[in-house]
Amino acid sequence: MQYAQIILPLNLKGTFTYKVPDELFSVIQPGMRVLVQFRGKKIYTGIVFELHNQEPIEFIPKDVISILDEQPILPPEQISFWKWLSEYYLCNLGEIYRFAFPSSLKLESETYLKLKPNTVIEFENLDVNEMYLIQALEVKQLINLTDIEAFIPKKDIIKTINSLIDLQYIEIDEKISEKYKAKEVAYVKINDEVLRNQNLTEILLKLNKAKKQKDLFLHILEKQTENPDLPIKKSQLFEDGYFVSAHFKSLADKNLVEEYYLRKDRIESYEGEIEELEELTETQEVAKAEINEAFSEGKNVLLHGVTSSGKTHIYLEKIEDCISEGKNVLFLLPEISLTKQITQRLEKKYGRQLAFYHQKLTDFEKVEVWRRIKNNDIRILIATRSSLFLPFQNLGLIVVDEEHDSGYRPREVSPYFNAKDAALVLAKFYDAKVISGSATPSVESYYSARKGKMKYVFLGERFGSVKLPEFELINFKEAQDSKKVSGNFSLRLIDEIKKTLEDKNQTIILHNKRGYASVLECESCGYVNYCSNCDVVMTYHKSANEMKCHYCGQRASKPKVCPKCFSENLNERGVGVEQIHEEVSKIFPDSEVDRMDVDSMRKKFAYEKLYEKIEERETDIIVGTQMISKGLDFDHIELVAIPKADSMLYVQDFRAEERAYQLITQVSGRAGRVSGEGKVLIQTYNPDHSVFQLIKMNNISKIYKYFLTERQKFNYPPFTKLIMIELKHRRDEKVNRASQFLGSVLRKYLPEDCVLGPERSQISRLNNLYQFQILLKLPRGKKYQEYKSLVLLSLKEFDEITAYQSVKKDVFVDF
DNA sequence: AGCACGCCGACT
DNA sequence: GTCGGCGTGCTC
Repeated sequence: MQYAQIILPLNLKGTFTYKVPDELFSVIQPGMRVLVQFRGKKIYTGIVFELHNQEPIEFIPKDVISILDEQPILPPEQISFWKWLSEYYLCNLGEIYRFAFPSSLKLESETYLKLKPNTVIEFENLDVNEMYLIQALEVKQLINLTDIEAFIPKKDIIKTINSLIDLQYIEIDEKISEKYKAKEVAYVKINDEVLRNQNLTEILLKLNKAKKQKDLFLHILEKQTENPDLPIKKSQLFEDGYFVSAHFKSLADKNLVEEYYLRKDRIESYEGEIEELEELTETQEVAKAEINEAFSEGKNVLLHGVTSSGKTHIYLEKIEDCISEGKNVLFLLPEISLTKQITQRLEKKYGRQLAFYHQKLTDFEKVEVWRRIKNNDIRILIATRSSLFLPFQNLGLIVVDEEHDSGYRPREVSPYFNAKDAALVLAKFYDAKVISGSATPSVESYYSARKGKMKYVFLGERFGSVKLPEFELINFKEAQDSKKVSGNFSLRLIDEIKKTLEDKNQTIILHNKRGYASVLECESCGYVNYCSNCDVVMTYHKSANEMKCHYCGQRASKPKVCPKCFSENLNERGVGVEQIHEEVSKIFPDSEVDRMDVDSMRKKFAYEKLYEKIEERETDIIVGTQMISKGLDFDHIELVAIPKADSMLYVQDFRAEERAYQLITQVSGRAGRVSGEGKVLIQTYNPDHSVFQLIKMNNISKIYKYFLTERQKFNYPPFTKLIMIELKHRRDEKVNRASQFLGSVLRKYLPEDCVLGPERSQISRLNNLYQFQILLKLPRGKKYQEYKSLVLLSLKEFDEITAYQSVKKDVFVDF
């Protein structure tokens, strides 16, 4: 094989042909990384996609400089998967490569390196090249590969860098975004000072007046001396209810104890003992048997289990089955913060054979996981969507937890693929099985399971036969007419919250809108505050006292007077979660009311602190956005209230009702998890709306039947396939013309009723880019392939118009 | 993607 | 007369 098709880490179509020099002939294999030159002197790490003997005629290929791997870094299953992904989602292989690989595995000319802070370097163990590079970095803090070419031979560069990265002397400079929040857990210890200097008897004497504080102090002291290396979890202190956090706080105020935080999601071994799994309940046993049956028939499974039905328990059983057969497991989550119970159990059992993978790891940590997966050192990987590209060996099972979650398909990061669907395909290449699980499966998955493409396994009962919460609809219009309201709350709702407070239980209030008011409007001239980058009004955030654009993140100070007519009367329109929080605090002045949304959780440890507060039952009422539907599994939440439920339904999106159903169901799952006495109050102007009525009846098959009928009526998925094409450009005129042109080309090839638009996107300008979109509704089945190739043809025709090349084009398959 | 090339207006 | 904006073309 004389020629290689190479994938480059650039967003370019297809692969590039390079000549394999004689000396590399016998070594080169698909899936290996190679060093190549591209465009003049630039060096890139590419991946061998295919080898062949066909000499290119239109250009003279360059040589492969060198091979970086002894064994292919990508197994053949992954190469097939990449190929499928790029064809199905109409994205470039280079895009996938960039997304899939950690930076230090794809070094290129523009990669910048720096010394790792606080490292002691042992020079005597370094070779000449390594020494040069370290010295260069001591002089100049940041160096890129092009700079390095000046003093290290091209062929040795990557080797030198890799060896220094391995030694942890240097690292890749990646301006890691500030968003990163490590999941940390609070631990406690006796103040170091106290242990060193002070007289214990004296301290205890002083504490004699506060018995509980003294007990707590002794408790911590005892634990700490018993096993100095085992950190003491703060939450553990309050488990049996004898101590409360106020006791701890008093001790901390006296400087006797202190709390500290440790990162939770680090790859670390666990030394505790392994608990045996509890027996499955009868219902769970049945579900497990059904899964086994499905697997033996070669079918994948959709596990539809109501909230608290113990899906996790079943996953665990199947994970252990898979591992005991000698195969490995990938456990997918929509976001890594949701590790919760599953991790604890698995960490105990598998220790170092368990690892985590997600985009918030440092580059070094990512490479570490890559290496261990490659060496088949990991039995189970808990990870987000980017893990699908890891070089798995012997993969036997993929679990997709919370399969309905939109986190599997973020719209902002390319390549645009749906991880839950891609997981099914990846599993096929590995001959592995998939369990997708959710309490509220997506309509598409439900349909596909009901059609027999997957096995549908239903768990309709909560663990331990605990009853599901009871739903009640409150007619807000009626309440208003009879003057039984206070602000956004009906007296009925206030009454129920009061009752819950009296029983010393907790309430969750869902209001899925950030900020205080969605608009500030001038009373006299109607002026509203638009974002300067986007065609969107800015939201008023009272707690931060500023205006925010929720789309581009821009902030502005709150206007005191109308900038246009100088009127001082600015009306707040549209209720946000901050306002609901304020209202609730006023109605219940003696209760602890906390807010949970992205804005209030931005501060370091904010989430951890609130979590513990709720766990210790210091918080009485939690007001929050959709964030509260995830991960809040507490025993004493008995009431879930949704004061303005209508706002969820009136969103311009054919999935709005499905989303509302999922959100309401997920949040209500927090209520009465132990008592079985949970209550959900939905306040609405439209109590007769089908979605609310169906939720109240809690008849799952009817709900899905309703969704499916609606989808069929309006030709939406799963009855059709959607492709959305979005065009963006700084100049409105240009993108308008471009999208008209693309629309006409598409209509040339496709039937009229398949092409909708072009029309302005819902947000016509975002980040200073004007946006237009075209929606394609294509038939399913065999015809789809045919139609899709026509779409591809149209896109190609569009790409040939040079004038439109500067128009950014995003294609979302299965929109 | 990202970089060089080339064509126009705003400055010393 | 030059600096730098961005539209265009091209990469094995």
